[in-house]
Amino acid sequence: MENENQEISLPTKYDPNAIEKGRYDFWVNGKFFEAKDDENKDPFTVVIPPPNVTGRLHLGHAWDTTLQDIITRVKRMQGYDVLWLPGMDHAGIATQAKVEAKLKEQGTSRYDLGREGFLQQAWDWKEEYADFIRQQWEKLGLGLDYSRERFTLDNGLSNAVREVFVTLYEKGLIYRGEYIINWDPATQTALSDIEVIYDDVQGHFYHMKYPLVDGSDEIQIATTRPETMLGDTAVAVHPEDDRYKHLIGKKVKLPIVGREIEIVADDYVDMEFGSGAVKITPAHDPNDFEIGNRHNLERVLVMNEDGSMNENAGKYQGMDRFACRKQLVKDLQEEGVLFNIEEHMHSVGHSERSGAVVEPYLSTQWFVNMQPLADASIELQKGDDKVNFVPDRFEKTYLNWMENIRDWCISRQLWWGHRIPAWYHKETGELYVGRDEPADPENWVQDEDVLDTWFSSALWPFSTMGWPDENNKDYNRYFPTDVLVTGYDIIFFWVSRMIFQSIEFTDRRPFEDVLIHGLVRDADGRKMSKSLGNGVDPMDVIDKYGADSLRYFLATGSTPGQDLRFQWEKVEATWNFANKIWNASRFALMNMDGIKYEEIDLSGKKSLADQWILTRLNETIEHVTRNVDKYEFGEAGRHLYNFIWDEFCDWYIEMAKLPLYGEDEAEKKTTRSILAYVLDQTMRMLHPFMPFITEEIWQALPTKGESITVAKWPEVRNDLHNEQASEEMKRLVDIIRSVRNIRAEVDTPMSKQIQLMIKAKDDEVAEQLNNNRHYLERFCNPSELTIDPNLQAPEKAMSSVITGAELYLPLEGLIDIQEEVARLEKVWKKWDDEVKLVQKKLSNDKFVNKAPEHIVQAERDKEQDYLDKRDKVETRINELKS
RNA sequence: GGAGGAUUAGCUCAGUUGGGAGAGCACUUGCCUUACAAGCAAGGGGUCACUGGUUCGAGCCCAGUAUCCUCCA
Repeated sequence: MENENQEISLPTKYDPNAIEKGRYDFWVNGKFFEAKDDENKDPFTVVIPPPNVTGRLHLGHAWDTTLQDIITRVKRMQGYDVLWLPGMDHAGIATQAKVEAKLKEQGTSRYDLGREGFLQQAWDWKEEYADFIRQQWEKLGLGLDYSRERFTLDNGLSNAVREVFVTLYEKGLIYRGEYIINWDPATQTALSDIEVIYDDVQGHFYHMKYPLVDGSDEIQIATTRPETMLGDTAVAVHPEDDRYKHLIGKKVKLPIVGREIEIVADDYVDMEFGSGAVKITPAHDPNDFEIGNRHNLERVLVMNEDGSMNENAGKYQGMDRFACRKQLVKDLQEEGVLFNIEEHMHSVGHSERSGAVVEPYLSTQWFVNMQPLADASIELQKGDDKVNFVPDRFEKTYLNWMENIRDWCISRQLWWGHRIPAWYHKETGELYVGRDEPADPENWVQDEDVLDTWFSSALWPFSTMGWPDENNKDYNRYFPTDVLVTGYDIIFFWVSRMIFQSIEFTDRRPFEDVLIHGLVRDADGRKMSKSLGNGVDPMDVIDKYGADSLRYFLATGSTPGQDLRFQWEKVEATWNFANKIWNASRFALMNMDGIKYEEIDLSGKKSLADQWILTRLNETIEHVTRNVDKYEFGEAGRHLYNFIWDEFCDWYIEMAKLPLYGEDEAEKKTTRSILAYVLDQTMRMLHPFMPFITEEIWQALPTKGESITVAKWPEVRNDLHNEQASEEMKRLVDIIRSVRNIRAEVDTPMSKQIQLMIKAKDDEVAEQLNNNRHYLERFCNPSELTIDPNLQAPEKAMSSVITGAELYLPLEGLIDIQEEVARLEKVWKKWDDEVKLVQKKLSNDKFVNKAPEHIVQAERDKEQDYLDKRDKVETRINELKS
C-alpha cells in the first residue's frame, strides 16, 4: 500500500547523488555496454584515447569521453552493435617519473631496486591507478565494454609493438644512428621533436672574439650558449662574404681550451645576422651537426647526460651546465675574449614532461624514417577512404605536418615501456633485431632503451583488436573504427601516427572520422595547469551537481573544435535544467494514476495541446537526430532544452492540467498516454547526454524494456503530425501572451479576474477559439469571455491586435485613456515600420523577380498581416480619441 | 616568417546549405498559481570588430584592415 504511491513522495528537488548511485552497476551487470558480435546488426566502433595511468582524469578527459559516450549511446539506441573499447596508456616518462618520485620519498631509487624490481613497483602503481581511473569512468557514467579493456603494455599490445618494430626495421624504415637529439637532462632521456615546448625567454647574446693562430687578426662570433664553445670545432662564414673570404682555411685558437680550429665556408651562414661568423659545435647543435658533416669536423661532446660538464670541459668538468656558463663568462671576460653581453629574447626548448631546458645533444638513438610513411598518409587523403576531420580545417593542420615530416626519434632512456627488441653480440658487437631473443641469449645483450610511448599508442586502433592476428574476430568485425574523438593538441602526437601506422600495417585508415575538440580552460580563458592552481577536478563537479549536469555542460558548451571555458554558473544552470526535468516527470508520475505501458493509447480524441506537442515532438526528434549525426551536440542539446522547458513544461503540462483535473475519463486517459509517450521519447533523446536522470525517470514511467540504454532511438511519426494544430496553437499562445502583457501593463495580477472580449477575424477563427475556450479561461482568468466576429468594440478598454483577432479588455477604473493611446501609438509605429520595410522589399522588382517564389509570397503575407494590424490599431486609436 | 581560430546583449557563448538576430547568467517589474521560488509571468538591452566587394537580399560568401589567441618554423 505504501509502495503504490511511492512516486508521489519523490523529493521536489533533484538530487543527483541519490539517482546516480548504483545505476552504473545495473548497466554493467546487465552487460548493456558489451559489444554483442551480433551479425544482424552493423558494428560501430570507437576506441577510447587511453588516459595515462599516472593519475586522475581531468576535465579534458571528462569532455573527451562524454562526447564518445554520447556518440556510442546514440548508435546503440539506433540499433548498431556498438563497441566502445576502454584502456589505458603506460605513459613511459610520466609514470616512471611518478614512481621514481615515490621511491625517492621512501629513500630508495630505481638503481637500488634494479630494472626488475623497479618494473614491479611500476606495475603496482599501474594497478592502483587503473582502478582509480575506472572509478572515475564509472562516476562519469561511460558505457565502456570492460570485457575488452586493454593496456599498452599488456602481452597482446607488446606483441604488436614488437611486430611493428621488427617489420619496419626489416623494411629499412627503422634505423639506429648518431644524431643530435633533444636531451632532457632532468629525466635523462631523449625526447621526440614534439615533446619539446618552445618558450620565449629573456636571455643574453654573448659576443666573443677568437684570435687567429698566426696572430694576424681575430674573428667575432656571438652565442646564446657560451658553454658550448668548449666543444667548438670550427668557425663558419659564408663563402661569398667579402669580410671573411681571406680567412677561409685559416685557423683560430679556441680561447680557454687552446684547441686550434679551422674557419670553414658554408652557405648555411646568414651574412646579415650578427657578425656573419658562427661558432660551430657539432655535438651540441642540430645545424652545427649538419655543417660538421659537410666539413668532416670533429664532434666534441662537453656535457654528461645529467647536464654536468664532462672531461672535455677541462677545468669546468663536473660543474652543472648553468654554473659552468656563469663561471666561463667571467673567465672569458677576464681574458678579454668576451667583450659584450646583449639582452636577447630567444626561444628555448623545454621538456614537456620535466620542464627542464632541453639540450641538443649528440647521441646514438633509434629513428623511424618517416618520409615513405608520410607520403602514404598524404596519398590516402586524396582518395575516398580518407580520414574525415571534423571540423575539416584540422585536415590542413594534419597534412601540413605530414608534408614537413622529420624522422621520429623513438628510443627513450627509460625502463618503463616496451624494450627495444635489439640485441648486441658481446664479442662481435653484431646487431640483431628480432621478434624473439637470439637463440644463444648468453652471448647477447639487449638494448637498454625502451620505445617512445606514442609508438605503442599509434597502434591502438588495431592492436587492441587482436592484431597482428589477422584472423582475430574482433579485428575483422570492429576494425577499422568509426570515429576517434580527441583534442587538437595531440593531432601530431597521436592522430597522425595512428594513421600512418594503420596504413602501413593494415592497409586501411584506422578510423573514418576524427572528431576534434578543443581545450578546457578556466573561467578567465586560461589553460588549466598545476602551476596556476586553476584546475577543476571533474569529480568535484560531479559531487556537487551530478555527472549529468557536468556532461550536459561539456557537450553543449561549445562548438566542434573550439575551446571551452569552465564556469560553475553554467553547470549550475544545467542542474536547473535537470531539476526542471525531474519536476516535470514528477508531475507526470503524480497524475499517471498507475497507467501501464500496455494501456498507453494515442488513438483517442486528442486535444489541441495534444496534437501540438506531438507535432513539436516530431520536429524535435528530427532536429536532434540530424544534429547528433553531425556531431553538433550543442545544437541538439539546445533543441531538447527548448522543447522540454519552453514547450513541454511551460505550455503542455499547464494545458494538460485541464483534462487531468477534470472529469472526462477518456480525456484523462489520452492525456496520460501522451504525457507518458512524450516523456518516454524525450528521455530517450536526452539519455546520451544525461544518462542517469533519464534512466531513473524512464524506469519510473510506464515504459517497456530493461533499460533505456538499449531502448530504441525515437523516430518521426507522421501519423501523429498535425501542422494545423501548430497554427491554432500559435494563435492561442498569441492571445494568452497579449492578455498577460496587458495585465502587466495595468498592474492586474492573474488572480484578479478581467473581462475578455475577442473579435475573431471570421467564423472559422471564432469556432477554433470557441473549441479551445477552456484554455483561454484557464490562462486568462476572465470573469466573462466573449468570442464574436461581429463584436462591437467597447469604449473604455485596453486592446491588442494579433493575427486573425482583436482583443479587448474593458478595465474601467484601471485604464487611463491617454496612456492607452500613447501605448497604442507605439504599437502603431512598430507595425508601420514593419509595413514600410516589407513594402520596400516588395516594390523592388529585382527582389520580386529573382527571389524564390515562397520567399516573395511570405513577404506578401507579412505585408497583409502588418497592414491589417496597423490599420486596426489605428482605428482603435481614433475610437479612443473621439 | 607560415598556418589556423576568435571578434554578435553587461558576461559566457549559439546562430549548419545567404531570406527580418538567439540562449544561459546578470538586470527591471509583478507573482508563495497544489511539478518546480534553484520557480512562474512580463520587460529592458545588440550600426553582428572595421572597410570594401559579390547578391534582389550578407552576422553568414569574397578581399583587405585592426585587436586577441593557438600551432608550426
